[in-house]
Amino acid sequence: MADIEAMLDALNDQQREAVLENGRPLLVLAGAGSGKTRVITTKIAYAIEKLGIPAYKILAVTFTNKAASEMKQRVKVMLDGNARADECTIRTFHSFGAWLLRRFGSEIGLASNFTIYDDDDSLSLLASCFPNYKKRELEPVMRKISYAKDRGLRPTDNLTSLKVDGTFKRMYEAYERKLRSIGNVDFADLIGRSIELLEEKPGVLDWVHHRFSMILVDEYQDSNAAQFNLLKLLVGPACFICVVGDDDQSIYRFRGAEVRNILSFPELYHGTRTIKLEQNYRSTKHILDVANSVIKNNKGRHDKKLWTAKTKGSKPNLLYIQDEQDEAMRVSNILLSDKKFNESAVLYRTNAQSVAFETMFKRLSIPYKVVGALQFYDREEVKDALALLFLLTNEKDEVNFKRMINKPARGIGPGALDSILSFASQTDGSLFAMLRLAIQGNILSTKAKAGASYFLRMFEHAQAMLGEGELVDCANFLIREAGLLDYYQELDSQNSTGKVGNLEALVNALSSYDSSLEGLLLFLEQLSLDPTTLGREDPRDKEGVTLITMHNTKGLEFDRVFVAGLEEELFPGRASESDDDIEEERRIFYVAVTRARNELYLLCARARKIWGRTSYQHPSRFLDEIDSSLVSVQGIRPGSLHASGFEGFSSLGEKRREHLSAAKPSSSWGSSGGSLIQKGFGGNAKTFTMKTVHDEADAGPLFPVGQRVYSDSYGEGEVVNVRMNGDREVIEVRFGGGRKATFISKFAQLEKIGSE
DNA sequence: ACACAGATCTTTTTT
DNA sequence: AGATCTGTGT
Repeated sequence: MADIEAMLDALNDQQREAVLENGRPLLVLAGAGSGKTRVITTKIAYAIEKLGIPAYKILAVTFTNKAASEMKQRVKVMLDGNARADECTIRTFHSFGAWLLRRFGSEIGLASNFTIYDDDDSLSLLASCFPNYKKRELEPVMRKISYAKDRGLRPTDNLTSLKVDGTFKRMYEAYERKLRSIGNVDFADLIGRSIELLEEKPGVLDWVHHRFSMILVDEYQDSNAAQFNLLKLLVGPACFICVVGDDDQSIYRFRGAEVRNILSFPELYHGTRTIKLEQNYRSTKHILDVANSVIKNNKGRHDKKLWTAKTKGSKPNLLYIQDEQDEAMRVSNILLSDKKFNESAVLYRTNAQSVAFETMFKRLSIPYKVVGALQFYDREEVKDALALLFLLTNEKDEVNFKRMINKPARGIGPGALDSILSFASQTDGSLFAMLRLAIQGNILSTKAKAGASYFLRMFEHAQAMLGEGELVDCANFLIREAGLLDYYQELDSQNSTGKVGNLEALVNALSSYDSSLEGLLLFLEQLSLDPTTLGREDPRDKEGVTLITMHNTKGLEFDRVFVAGLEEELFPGRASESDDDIEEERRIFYVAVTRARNELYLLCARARKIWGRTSYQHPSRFLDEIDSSLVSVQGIRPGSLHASGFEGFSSLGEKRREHLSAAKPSSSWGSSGGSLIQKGFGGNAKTFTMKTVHDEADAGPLFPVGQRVYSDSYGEGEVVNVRMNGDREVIEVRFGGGRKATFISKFAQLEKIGSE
């Protein structure tokens, strides 16, 4: 039996208070590394052991699958020996929605055999509603639909806050109608339709209220409006509610997350008790100082005084390096010096940045694991095989039907497909029924008819198999008979890829599920909700350096952290225009830095290949927000334009070249200490960015197409393209030997030649 | 119906 | 660099 008293003793005063408060609604404002997961898990253990709350009445909600499985694990350890630990419902919001809808969805017309469409499928569905539009055009529409759903807005609602036109409303409506007629759901529906269910079916609401008497939400600052609404419904009159979060770590605004949810929690739940956890147990003071010096530039945040008892340790390092290969090299050298691979992590803003590290690590035999990237699930062959299984569970699934009806080719082109689908109105939406009618109706070409009959018979057989035999046999049958095996075997032998192996791995994963429709549905649900877990062994078991996006690191910690790519346009990202965007990026920086226990390295490259083009980078503004006394700097800052001297140009001597960048007021980049945003330009109330706009508007374009230029590293070249990115002019230059590079004009160390 | 060549555009971030 | 779309030819 777990020793709860010992666990309580191990907590600090605030943590213990948070565990013991079970009467009033509870808001725990927990800074980074302050032990919030520990509070939640101890709270669960305490509730079960001391308060006598049945484990099945406890619901804990997280935002990522990783966090959910981690929490499950920790609760289990704490309650060791208590079999009831498994009865707690510990899930992500989305997985909870799936769980609820599987049980009660039929009450709102959602059959229990629904499957979950991922973003790709959703886009295909939208495309099938609007065949005259290109996927390219529909992509932003689909994004907006998802966003609307995250915000809890239905197509019939007032959508003016989204700044959209009537076309969008029409598209959203059509998409929704189609999705419902198929009987599947998209990601956002897992929340949205759960809300619908609880709002419309008082019986279900009642069941939920009786079922859960304690609800805990982790990372509450990441909840969006829809999740907020769902939570409000879940909390019954007799239910204890506790949310835990940190407004400084809210990094999912793009997905509709509302920091406001955490700030206004006390207004919604009267009598809320707020407890702050301010002691950081993770990082050294040096590291926290860096984190704080940046995050303090955000406005409208809860003031917190995060402190740590870990005053020892080395200063964080700031490394200015040449390019992404140099970046990977420097990291490798540090890793090889002490071989502490497991304790180290490389954090980056975009998934694409992992490539340079992977290549270098492979070459130097440094063990590593890439966390999160959807390698396996994203594979074409895997999606094909899954599409067959999706279709098997729901014969109205038009998206997956269209994907596979003619793959590999069996003579059913767009024309034949149209003919088949034209029977839709004479059926209940079953695609197999349409196939039957099309075959009987004798309107298909001989070839198409043969293909259609084959496809239909194959599925009829598979359906029968699902009823009796093994799931694995059924999947193997479909993969083989559909021709995927032959098709990919051929491809493998041509390109020496391992696609057939991936298909085998998929079937293997299937083998641990129950041989029934329910088992298959569970497998597909698990895969949709967490595509990273299947097909590969648990990455946490693997040894090596962790490669991971900053978003994915939430809740994780490492002895040593490398933050890569601290450059403008990359971090903060190019899409960051508004102040709110920048503040979100700043929070991401804060999350990244606070993952480190002892050692922190910040890396900033002079140049970087982006889209196969060399792009000259400029140091991230966040680096300017770190007081220079807090880090030890190595390497030379690129494009340094300090008032003290233009070291970047000094070697050029006094040729008659025009130093464009240096001549601009923007040269006050790097003015030491504090934020440029705040103190960049004395009397001018506007921000740095605004100021630049005026400069450029006054001066006109810095470079015309055709302008000859000189670069130190490339030699002479010619501007071949000028475009605007936000308020920044971006130029593309072709140098001798056909080499191309991209620059941000105002930072470019280029000299115009031949002008005047 | 399908194969191939050339053009075009892309990258946030995740459930 | 790589995927994805477009148009052409068979």
